[in-house]
Amino acid sequence: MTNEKAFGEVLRDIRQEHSLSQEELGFESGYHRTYISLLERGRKSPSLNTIFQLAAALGVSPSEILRRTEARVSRVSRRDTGERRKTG
Amino acid sequence: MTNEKAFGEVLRDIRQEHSLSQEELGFESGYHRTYISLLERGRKSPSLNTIFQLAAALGVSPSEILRRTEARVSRVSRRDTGERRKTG
DNA sequence: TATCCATGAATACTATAGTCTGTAGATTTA
DNA sequence: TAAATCTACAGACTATAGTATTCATGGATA
Repeated sequence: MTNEKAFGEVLRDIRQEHSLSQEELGFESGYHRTYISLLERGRKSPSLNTIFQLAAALGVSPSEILRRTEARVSRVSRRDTGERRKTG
Repeated sequence: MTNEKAFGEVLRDIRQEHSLSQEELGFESGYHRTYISLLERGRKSPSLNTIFQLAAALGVSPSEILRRTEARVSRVSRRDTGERRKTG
């Protein structure tokens, strides 16, 4: 479980808790809907500013998002979670 | 007070609490010493991975760093804190 | 069918994160 | 003086964050 993957899952969870589509969250936070998709799939590592923007749009604190992210990372760490890259 | 500036101040505080130079923190975290300097001065917005790496090197949780960052942002927000650049 | 909505995903692009090198000032130590 | 350490800062560079477009798929609805 990479940090990005955990973050993405947390982001998706919170977004769905708020019944928002990726496009709606994108609009609220000021980011492109395809980028929200990339984040949720753990393909990008958001910057500090992006974390703050997303948190504000979702009505949660940035530290709370990271707290949930950390919890998810450690919960499944030291186990094969399919984390490795496609080949190399 | 921008997010980056608050983050930078927190980063510097924690680094100094641990009696580390920028170069030492750079070595421990795997980032360039000049980049640590840029972060502490609020000139760059670190990515999620960078926040995790720095936190690990400093022995604190990423969420704790953000918690302190949020506190600093809100404590001085809505006031002129001399945030502007030296001249322009 | 057909249309709408939500999402994944590929591609190509622009903006910025992060590297590397070097210069300079302040501080400490000899 | 000199040499070492720490940091700010500039410039040029490479890697990646984030944008924009497009197509494909699947679920819901008429």
